Amino acid sequence: MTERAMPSPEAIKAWARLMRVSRQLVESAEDALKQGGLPPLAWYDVLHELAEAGEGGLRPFQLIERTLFAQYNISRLLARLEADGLVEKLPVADDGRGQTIRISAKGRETRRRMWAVYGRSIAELVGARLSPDELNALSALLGRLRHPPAED
Amino acid sequence: MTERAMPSPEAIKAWARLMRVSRQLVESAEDALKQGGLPPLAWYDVLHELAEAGEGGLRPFQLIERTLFAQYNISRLLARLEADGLVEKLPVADDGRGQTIRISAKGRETRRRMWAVYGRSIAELVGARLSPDELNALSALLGRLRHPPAED
DNA sequence: TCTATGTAGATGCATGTGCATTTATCGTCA
DNA sequence: TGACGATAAATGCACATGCATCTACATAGA
Repeated sequence: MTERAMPSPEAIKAWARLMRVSRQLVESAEDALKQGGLPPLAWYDVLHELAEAGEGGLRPFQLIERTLFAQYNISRLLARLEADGLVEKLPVADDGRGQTIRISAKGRETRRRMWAVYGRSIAELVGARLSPDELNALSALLGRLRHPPAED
Repeated sequence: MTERAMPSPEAIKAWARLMRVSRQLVESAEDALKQGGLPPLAWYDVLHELAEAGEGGLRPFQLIERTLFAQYNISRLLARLEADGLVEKLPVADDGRGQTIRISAKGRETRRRMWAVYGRSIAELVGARLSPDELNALSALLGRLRHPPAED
């Protein structure tokens, strides 16, 4: 019985590219935001989720589920967002432990301005380099690496 | 003249998947290393480059070129690696400012033990989920996103 | 009802990161 | 040679992150 735990050369190469490219792309996008005097990507992720959630807002633990942030990370990120007036923390009626986070008008505005820059980065870094078919192929392959794997 | 700066839905989806999957995979690999009582991935990257460089070692600025770490990051990472006895800092003859970093026997051993865990993560997370052809397709697509784009 | 266990979220402390600046040396050109 | 800008690497300081723990409330079970 031979040991088959080690990855194939193809797997190693795909992994290495994935690591390198993703770091490069994040860095580019972060740079663009910084350049525009805007908050970091992490803020966008949270504001985006909250904007999608609408007036009902989201509980912090729901943000943890939707994003990949750790609990303490969300806790502090929300504190900063609140300090900047981008979100509001509301007590929740039927659970005295919890709170509901709702995006504010200023938060929506900040998100909009971030998207102007972030979206352009995505368009340049990804949209301009691969055709729509290739982008779909990439999404499909990445979806299979997700945990749990994506359906489509 | 319409504004065409914003990304297509295909680009957005590919970007989102790339961000999410890469963070998930990094986290899984980091967890596995931590689980095994081993240093974080960043240490592996540096030890790997140094091991490939052989006895000649590498200058810190060469590590910066090969990896995606910032200068101050490399400086401190090397300080930690040296403190742990995994690398040696040697003065370089023809440049009094610089130093050459060489991996030690202990460093090679640590790298080997890290690879046993890291390699298994790659095999499980990537190698087991896509066929060799799919892995090659993924590598090719990611290569086109690299800056500068990969040849192969 | 009282107690134990579980879950939501915050926080103290150690460590890591980002930014700007510093120190030391190099190379060039007057 | 001496002055000056460029490059190699380190570091002070502010801020962010990870880990463990803590507080507060909720739920279930005796």
